[in-house]
Amino acid sequence: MSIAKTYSPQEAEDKWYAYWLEKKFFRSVPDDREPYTIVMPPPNVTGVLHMGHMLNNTIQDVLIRRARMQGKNACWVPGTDHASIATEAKVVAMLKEKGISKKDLTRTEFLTYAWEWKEKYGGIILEQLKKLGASCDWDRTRFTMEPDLSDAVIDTFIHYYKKGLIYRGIRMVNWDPQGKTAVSDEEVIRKEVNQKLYYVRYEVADIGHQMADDSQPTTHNSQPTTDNSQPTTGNSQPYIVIATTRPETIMADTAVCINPNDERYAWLKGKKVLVPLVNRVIPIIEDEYVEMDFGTGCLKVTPAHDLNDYELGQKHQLEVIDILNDDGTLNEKAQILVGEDRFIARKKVAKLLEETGQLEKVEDYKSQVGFSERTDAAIEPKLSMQWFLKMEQLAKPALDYVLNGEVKLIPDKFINTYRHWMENVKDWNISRQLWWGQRIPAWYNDKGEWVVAKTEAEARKELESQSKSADGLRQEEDVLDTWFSSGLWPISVFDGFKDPDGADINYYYPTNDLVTAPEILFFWVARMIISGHEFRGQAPFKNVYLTGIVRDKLGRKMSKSLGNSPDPIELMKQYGTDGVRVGMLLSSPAGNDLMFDVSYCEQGRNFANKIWNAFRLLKGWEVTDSKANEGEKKAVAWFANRFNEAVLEIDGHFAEYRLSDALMSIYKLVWDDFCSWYLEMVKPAYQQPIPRELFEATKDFFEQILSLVHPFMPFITEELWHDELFGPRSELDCCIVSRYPLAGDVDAKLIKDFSILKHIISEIRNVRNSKQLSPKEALPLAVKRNGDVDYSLYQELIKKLGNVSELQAVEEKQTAAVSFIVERDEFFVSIAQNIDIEAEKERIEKEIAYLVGFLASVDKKLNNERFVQHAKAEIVENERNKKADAEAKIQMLKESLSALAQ
RNA sequence: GGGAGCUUAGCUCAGCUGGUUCAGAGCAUCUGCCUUACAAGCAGAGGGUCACUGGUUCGAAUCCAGUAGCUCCCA
Repeated sequence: MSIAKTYSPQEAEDKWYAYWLEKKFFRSVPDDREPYTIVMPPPNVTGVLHMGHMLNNTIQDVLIRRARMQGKNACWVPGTDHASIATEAKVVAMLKEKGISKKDLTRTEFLTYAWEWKEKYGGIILEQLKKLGASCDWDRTRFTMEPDLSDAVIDTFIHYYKKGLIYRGIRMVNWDPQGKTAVSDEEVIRKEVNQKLYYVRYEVADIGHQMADDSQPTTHNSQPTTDNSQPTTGNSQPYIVIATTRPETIMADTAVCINPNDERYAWLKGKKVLVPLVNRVIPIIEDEYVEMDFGTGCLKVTPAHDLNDYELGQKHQLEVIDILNDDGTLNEKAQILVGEDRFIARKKVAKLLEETGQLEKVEDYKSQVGFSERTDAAIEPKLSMQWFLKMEQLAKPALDYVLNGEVKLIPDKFINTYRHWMENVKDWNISRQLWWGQRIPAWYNDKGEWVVAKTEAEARKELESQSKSADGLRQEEDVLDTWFSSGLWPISVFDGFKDPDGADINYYYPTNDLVTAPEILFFWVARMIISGHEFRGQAPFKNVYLTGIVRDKLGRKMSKSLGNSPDPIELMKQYGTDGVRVGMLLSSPAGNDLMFDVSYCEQGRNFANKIWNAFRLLKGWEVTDSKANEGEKKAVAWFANRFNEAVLEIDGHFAEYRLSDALMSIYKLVWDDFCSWYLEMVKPAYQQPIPRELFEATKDFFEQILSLVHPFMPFITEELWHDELFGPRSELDCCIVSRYPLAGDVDAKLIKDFSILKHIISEIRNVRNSKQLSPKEALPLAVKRNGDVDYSLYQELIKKLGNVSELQAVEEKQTAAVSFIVERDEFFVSIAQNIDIEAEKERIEKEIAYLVGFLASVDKKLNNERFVQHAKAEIVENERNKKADAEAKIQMLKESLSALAQ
């Protein structure tokens, strides 16, 4: 039965994925085998598959499939995280469409909607992962907000609280006015934005007697507008000019800061100025923090609305005036424009300033502004009451795991980055002002006194024991940061909190490899290591493989807004899943960003097609009982050795997590060694049968290749594995669980002989090509042997692949022939047409010239006494060999030249 | 502003502690082929001052210093 000319992936993919599921090949339960475990970085439950996931999960799948085939008990745990803010935003949007506002719902009602949404739309991404062939144990799918995992989170909070590591405090946080919650630094995306720099006049309150004689206040007209080197008077009052991008915050100003070294402002020291529009009196303070060159060198200080200003405010004990509501509108403390949105207020303030003559000028200005990753609202630095986890003490052991190599980061350049962060760690803001998430287990009475307890009953008891009232008992409104639960992931997915001595956690923990993105090295990886140490006394994994960012071929990060990201699902439809997997990995060394281009997928698809067609060749063969010839037997022996050599190489690459190199080794083994050389060697002439022993050997090779390729290209390999060519298979005899090839011994001499052989054949083909002879034309070849290769062993192969009519051993040079040298042997190809003696001479002379140059450089080294003295003996020896080699070749070529001259 | 990293062929990248003919691979390009497994292919070929400058060394893509350009992280 013949098969199609090209491989069509779609059908094979659906069929085999379903089969694998049905036969439970992905399922893992503890047994006495060695475990190999990966926990999937849980994607956001609202997420859809993008190229980053595609890369990340393909890598995990390659690792897990290989381990499974190596006989390990491979367990890949999938799941999603609840993504507080993203999910809440989705649910709020959904409710809005239904005409429901979150404000009108109770917490319980809202959460009911949220769970409904999650059940209905959440976790699409897990279904999409199946398309790429992910061989996860789906029975183990977890979700960070399911009861057991939530319990783990609450218990962990209480655990840390009891250790005195959790506290409340007012801090400057990244506030998302649209999501109305604090967000973490990694959820803030900085973008360069075109803004305006407003130059605003602040009147000096008391200029009075301090004026020196020679520094009279000058009039507005006589000075450059932004030169504050001397007091400037407008309508008679002196003023200074301050540049700001945020005029709407001036009502919250509590000081103006100058650099103490700035002579231009020496006269200002100790004075006070008036805040424009509201005329509040604020002091001039001095701090070297102010850059004299930036703007006017005068800085307005707004502690409530800027992180740096806040720190400055702390240092100088300034008042903090917060003029913004949670939704980004101005509150009554602003005194003016109360209720206006901050951006509208900005324009209105500018207008008011202009009307009062206090707006000096406006310039265009580019600056970095933070935006919420989830809602895209401009982040507002905001002071608020938050919960914090003290990090310093926790970070120390987590750093040590990495520094002493118990946890390996791959590539290791990230160790520095990790160290830098862990040594400068700041306390972690763990509270979020949301409903979707684990609610902080803190309880307040009506006096605002509070305790931490898992349940309301325990809270009452606790208050009682502290002789405090439990009247008006209510739970903290905030939930915990999602990372707080994903930080427990490698333990909680194995029920390590609920059942700390359970079979699962004892067997699977610590896991082997974690595959994730470098940007969450701190936010997630570090926190998992912290939790692992805290609760299990062991790091949660041994290796962390950090993938690069998928970029487009212009080097831009792939993003929805740029529209430069292909849909992986579409790509898989177009090129086949195996093709896309290969495409992604071909261009992706560990830790390097990946400049993705669909041409890689095309290459992957072509590779799949190559395998498919190699198979078609085998399948078409008729088998005979006649014997294989010596050359063919050699070919089999060679490929067996070459295969072993490649497996060794591939194992080496895997040991270093160099997946793209491993894949490239496989690619070359299959395409070059197997298809271009081996198959051509054993392939029978058209419509001729193949000797049985050759057929069987080739079939075995093919089967082994399928196993070797399987982790990268699971579908096509499984499809071919089940072809009737391989005879009947039992229902569990599948490529996915076939034995991964083990490297055997390598016969170096045989490998070397074949590389010479390949070289000879290339030379013959080259002769044909350059003389414009048809490949169909058989040519006679003569060899004048000087080396130790026994060509009689290989004559059938040379004849077949080189299309050589006869192979003759000679003692003398042949003149009417094209010659070439391989190693130390000379070869002569007689061609029917006359040899162009001049061209031939020229070619040989060129070769001699090169060798003479080469010899000169070798001689130079050898004649240098210092080289001979200093260099290692083997290196000197090597140079001597090179010299002898070159001299011998030159000799041969010179002889050929003189033979041609006759 | 502080820290980390990168710069090798048209593109994407290898090149470990300096020394095999060390300047490589894949893709792309060019030439010739529809040779019944594969044109998603076959057989060949061309292509690089290893960013720049200096230093160490018998010897530098590799080590050191400086310069330029790019990227990321932190502030």
